[in-house]
Parts: sequence; structure tokens; C-alpha cells
Amino acid sequence: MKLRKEYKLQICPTAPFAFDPTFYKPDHFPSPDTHWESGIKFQTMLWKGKKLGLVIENKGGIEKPKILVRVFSNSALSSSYLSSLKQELVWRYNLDLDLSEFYRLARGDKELQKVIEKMRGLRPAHPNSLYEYLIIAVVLQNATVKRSVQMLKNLFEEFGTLLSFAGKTLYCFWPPSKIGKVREERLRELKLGYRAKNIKLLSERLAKLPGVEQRLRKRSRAEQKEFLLSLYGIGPASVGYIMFDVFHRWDFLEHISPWEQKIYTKLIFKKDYKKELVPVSTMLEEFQKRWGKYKGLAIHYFWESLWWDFVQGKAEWLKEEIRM
DNA sequence: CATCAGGGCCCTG
DNA sequence: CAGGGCCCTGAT
Repeated sequence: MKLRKEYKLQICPTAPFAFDPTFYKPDHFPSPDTHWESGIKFQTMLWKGKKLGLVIENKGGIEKPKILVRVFSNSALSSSYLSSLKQELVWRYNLDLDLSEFYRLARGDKELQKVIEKMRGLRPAHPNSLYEYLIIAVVLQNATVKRSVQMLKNLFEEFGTLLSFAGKTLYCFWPPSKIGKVREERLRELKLGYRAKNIKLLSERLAKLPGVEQRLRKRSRAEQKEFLLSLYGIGPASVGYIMFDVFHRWDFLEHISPWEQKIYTKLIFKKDYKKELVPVSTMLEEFQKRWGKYKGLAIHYFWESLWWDFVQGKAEWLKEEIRM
């Protein structure tokens, strides 16, 4: 589907703002609904039932941030629709985040301070909706990255829509209702294995709860967590990612999986993870003590810094731990 | 060829 | 609360 209508939005994020590390997370596996180049991000978005193509461009600097969003659609978009879209982008990419308190507290922590200097203006961000993130979380479970990429690709080819805009062609996510109606066997043909059941049940449940993401944003941390855990196929590991990325709980860090434990042993505790692993309980206590309500955010800074090193060839040791 | 574990989660005992 | 089973794939 070629998107011919074009609209423009301008957004001025809070300063300091770093475009590339906010719009490109090298640790998120490649997904055929987004494409990044330095200073420019292409993505699709299913927003209020309309399939959009977005081109997000950096038009400012770290201290004077400015973003231009070109919105492509095949139907006319009202100004109220566009302003709701703008609000949603500000939310998903945390463009109004005030980092000053976090940076101030970090002054007492040399290691964190170093990372912040390098990644200044970085903010957590995730392009997808809650439902879309749940799908991603399920294909991540108990699989290597390569297999996760394959499963998501199969889902897009079966249920997504190809959108062409601004010289790019990317898949757009489907609404939950589209899979809610499908038989589990059809999903199994997409090599999802036992995850087929989870994806079907998640889609059915979310299809029955329109607007649930917006409502949950206003709920407490405990209520959000409880809802997520009530979803079939969503457990502590997935909840950890979603509480941080989707609900922006910068303090949330309750679960560390074995591969993450290895990496933190080296990255934060400066120990050889092949000789000894720092216990998860020790890690959680230490993070709480050092960074308190910003512990998730602090880890995000360390983590993204490491991954940017990795994509620039400066952290080769990571390669054998991530099994791309 | 067979076997096994992988960026979990559910269910059972 | 520990442990088995689950789909599929690639590594050994």
C-alpha cells in the first residue's frame, strides 16, 4: 500500500536530547517495521485504526533539540488526530522527559557519571504499543535472537501490511482483533511453536480491552504489574521489560535473567563472569542502594552505552553472549 | 545421526 | 517452590 498524503509535525524535546541513541537501540532486535540511519528514523505505526508511515528527522542539537516528523497516510488526517499522534510520540519516545534530577544524583557515582557524559541526552524509548510489545516479548522467550527475528517476520508477512512511503517499504503491525479470530493451527504454521497459544490468547484478551494501554498509564505501578502478570504467557522477565519500556517505570528492576547476569557481572561489578557470577540478589541490592528510584534508568544508560560500543566494534566479548 | 539448550512460562506435585 | 514440558533451530 502506497501512502500518498503527507503531513508535518514539529516537536521540541526537552534538553539535553540525543537523537540517535534515543531513536536507535542496538539491543532491540531488527524488526521490519522500523529503519534507522543517523539523524533519521523511519517507522510504521497503527494509530487509532489508521496505518501510518513516519519519518522522524533530527533538526536540532543536543542543547537545542528539534524534531520534524513527516506523517504519511492514505486517508486525510484531522488536526485533532495529528495532535493526538504528536502526544503519543512524545510519550513513547519520552521527548518531554526531565533528566535533571537523575543527572544531579549521578554526580555522586563516578561510573554512572562517565556513562552519562558519553550518552548525554539519551532517553529510554520504544516505538510500539503495549499489544505490539507483548507480541515481541513472546517471540523473545526461550529463543535465540535469530529465531525471534524469524518468528516476528513470519507474523508480519501473515498479518501485517506493507506500507510504502518516503522511498521505504516497511511492515505495519496488525490490530489484536486480527489474530484473535485466527485458529491456533494457522499460527503454528508460522513456526511459533508453543508460543502460538500465547499469541492467540494475548490477542483475544487485548482485542476485548480497547484503550487498556491508555487507562493503565494512569494506574499505579502495582496495578500495572498485576495486569501484565494476569496475561497468559507473560511472566516476570517480560513484565520487567514492559514496566520499563511501555509504562516508563524508571525504578523497575526486579528480575535479572542468566544472560543479563553474566553481562552485569562484567559491566557493573568488573568481574570475570566466566570465573564467578555475582548473585542476582546481590545485584538487586546494590542497584537499589546506588541508584534508588532511578535504578532501571541507570542500568539503561550502562546497557545502551555497552551496545553502542558493540556496534562500533569496541566490545567484541558481547558477541558470544548474545548469539545473534 | 542424536542430543541439547536457548534473551520463559505454565502447570503439577 | 522445584522441576518437567513445550516448538523449533542450530550447535556439537
